Amino acid sequence: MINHSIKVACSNCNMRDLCMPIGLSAEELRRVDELVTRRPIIKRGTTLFHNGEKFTSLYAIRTGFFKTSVTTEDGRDQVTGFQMAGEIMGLDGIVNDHHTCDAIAIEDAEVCVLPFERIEEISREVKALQHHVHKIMSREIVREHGVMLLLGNMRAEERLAAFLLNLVQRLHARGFSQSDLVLRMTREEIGSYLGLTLETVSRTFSKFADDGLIAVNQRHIHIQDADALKRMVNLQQCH
Amino acid sequence: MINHSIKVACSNCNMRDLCMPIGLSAEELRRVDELVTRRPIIKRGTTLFHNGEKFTSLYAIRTGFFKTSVTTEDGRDQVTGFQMAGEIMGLDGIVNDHHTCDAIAIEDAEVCVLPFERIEEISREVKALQHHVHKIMSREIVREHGVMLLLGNMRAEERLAAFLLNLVQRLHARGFSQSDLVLRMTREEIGSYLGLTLETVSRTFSKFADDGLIAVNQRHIHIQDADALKRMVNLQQCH
DNA sequence: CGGGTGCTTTGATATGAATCAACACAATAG
DNA sequence: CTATTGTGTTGATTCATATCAAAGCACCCG
Repeated sequence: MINHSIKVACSNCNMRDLCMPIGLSAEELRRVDELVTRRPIIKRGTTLFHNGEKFTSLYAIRTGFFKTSVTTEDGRDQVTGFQMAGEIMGLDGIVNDHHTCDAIAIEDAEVCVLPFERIEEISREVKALQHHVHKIMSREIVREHGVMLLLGNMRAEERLAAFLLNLVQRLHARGFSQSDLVLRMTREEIGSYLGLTLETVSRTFSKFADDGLIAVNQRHIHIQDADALKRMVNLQQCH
Repeated sequence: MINHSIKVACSNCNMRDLCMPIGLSAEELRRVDELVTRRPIIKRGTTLFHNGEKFTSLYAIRTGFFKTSVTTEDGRDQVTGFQMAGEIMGLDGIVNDHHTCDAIAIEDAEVCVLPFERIEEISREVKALQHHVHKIMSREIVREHGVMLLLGNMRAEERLAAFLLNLVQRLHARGFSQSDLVLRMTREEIGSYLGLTLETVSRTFSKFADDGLIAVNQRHIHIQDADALKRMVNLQQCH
């Protein structure tokens, strides 16, 4: 039987700088440590929370990979983001006390559960944590602005280039290569995120490969010409 | 000379229920009243804040109408939202201490300036305000999820139907008609928001009018068949 | 080892919306 | 009152991407 309630300390966590504020005093750190109540393992394909579910906690990813998606009544769904270690999920649930999207592990994952009432409680006392929470929410709003720009204004090639650059940049911030990445998601999931069909995603990968921008081997991507990808995102005309 | 620093009390404001938490004690209300420092008039076409500008405050709209937009290096821009009385702008600025979008009045407007440091300070003491701030940010995240779904999955007719329904719903919550509305934005601005060209917006309005769903007279829209618009958003297949 | 099963690639065709173009209409200024 | 400017409509054509279709490849299970 697996213990789903292992007590762990943020103070020892190597992801701390990503999900927690920096420069806390010993006392403040102790308080923040109290926050995390458990750290369950989420198997690939499993739902962490889903639309309609009661909201109680935010989740910080320790290891693994998630996608979040929203769904219409008629069953169409839109991937709203891919989340990796150090990122926070569940912010959508605050406003109505219920989640409005699904979070599904696309790779075995380990998450820290952060009961939101406790976050609010400690935020009232630890100024740095309060501001950190505000920054995390603001960052999500700004990220989504970027996605809106992508979906509203960019063509398929630009979208995929922006997607790849964003992924490597985030992976690089976590100590991975700037030029090699392994996609944890299917072409269909990428397409859903980018507002494209899986066929268009596949064709665009092939085109990038033909043009020598990247090398594609299944889900392994090697970026050969990052500058060309960047130019594509910044300069290419559309409208 | 206009006085840009009129001291006004939220406690007397008829928009209070929209932008402030409800059920505060007299003492808490007094503290929240301290928040608003001034209430400048913003003329139509004027920028309230713009990309790159130092972030200091959130803004609550008292009267008037705004659009917010983000811009790429190469000058393409995407309207990220239309804001009306009681709604809060500026949340994008928290994460990097600088705004990342522009807020432009599309109708003469009056806003309440809420210095963010003061918000954080009072939030630490007034639990209801703290939670309210979290809810406002969460609401914005959820709203943007909806826009992503719209941009990623819906066809032109569905997008415009969703847009109209969203607008009347918000206007109705402010005491306006459920069936009549005056668009404060151009077809081009609507198009930018919905990821369409102004021609497509115009054609789609015409089609809705031909089909008897709405009556269009310049910027005046009369909704004749709200149910049909709702069905369009919920049921129509696309992918 | 063989036969799924899920994922991906590639091709042919269809289509919705963009683009290009012209004109209409309303508001404003001279 | 007329010219101008910004805004909106409508038509003809083009184009990017969706859709439909088929086949290839990797991985898993019996």
